Amino acid sequence: MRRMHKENNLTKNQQIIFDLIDKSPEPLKAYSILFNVQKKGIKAPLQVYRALDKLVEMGKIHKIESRNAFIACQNSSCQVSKATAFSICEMCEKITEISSSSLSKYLANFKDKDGMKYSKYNLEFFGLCKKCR
Amino acid sequence: MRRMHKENNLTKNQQIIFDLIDKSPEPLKAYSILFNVQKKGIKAPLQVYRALDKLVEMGKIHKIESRNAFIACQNSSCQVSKATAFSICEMCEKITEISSSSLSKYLANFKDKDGMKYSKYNLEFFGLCKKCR
DNA sequence: CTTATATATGTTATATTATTACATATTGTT
DNA sequence: AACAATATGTAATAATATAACATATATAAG
Ligand SMILES: [Zn+2]
Ligand SMILES: [Zn+2]
Ligand SMILES: [Zn+2]
Ligand SMILES: [Zn+2]
Repeated sequence: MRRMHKENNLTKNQQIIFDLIDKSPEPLKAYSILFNVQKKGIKAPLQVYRALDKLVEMGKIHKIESRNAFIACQNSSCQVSKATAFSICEMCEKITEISSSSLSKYLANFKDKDGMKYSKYNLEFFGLCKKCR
Repeated sequence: MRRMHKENNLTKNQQIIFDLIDKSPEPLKAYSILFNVQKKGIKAPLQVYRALDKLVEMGKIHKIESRNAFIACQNSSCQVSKATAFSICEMCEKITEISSSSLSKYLANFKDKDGMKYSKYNLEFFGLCKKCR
């Protein structure tokens, strides 16, 4: 009926939920997603959270931790790295994924006091976007 | 009876909750805080959340967004900047505030595509701590 | 000291976000 | 066909956070 993870395709629920997030101009919250996919037969929170978990795992979407909201990946490398950076406008809540190779290089090479490096991180910048300034 | 914000002292509830967080070896969650301060007369979630909000605002504590938990500031400059960085062990959940002037300088000077700078940010690094490696 | 204003507290109820537990179905593999 | 792994369905509940309203306390001004 449909193809599975070996080819990295999405399952039915994952596809429905990814499509919704991907076409949304703004990050979506889990229960707002639930409300929007009920006509497609997804009725329970857990169905949404399970799909979200997998999509995050695959790097197709990211969670904006400070907002409990989900956004489609706007880069190409996140599937591998789980290294994410966003700018968040505190006025209008516009959220953009930052793709800066110098930033990602700097952070991937950053060493803490113990000399430890971290390939996985999440950075959220806060300020005012172009429009709101 | 007690002194107020002009001298930046804490109110009764703020002090109780700050003391608890400050002496905790690990970040605390709101309802765990609530449970621990009920003997001191703080009975409702809202009392905890209000104190937490103020303490975060003052820079005395920080919220670990990916964990919904609160940790006392381990630096000295956070009261001003709201620019925070943490390392999180995914094995044992040990969380440490990073104080690296090169990191904070790099991030404070980082410009996005639109040339925008951000003095406020939150960075969470994930990996394994010394013990767990 | 009195009044006004702002800030903090107390209390109940409720909203929002996320997971546990268990049953069933589907997929990919042998 | 049989098996194991993954995905789905469903109900109940746990965990996190806020709204609304009443009261109290603290600082500032007159
Ligand atoms: Zn991405
Ligand atoms: Zn804006
Ligand atoms: Zn700090
Ligand atoms: Zn560890």
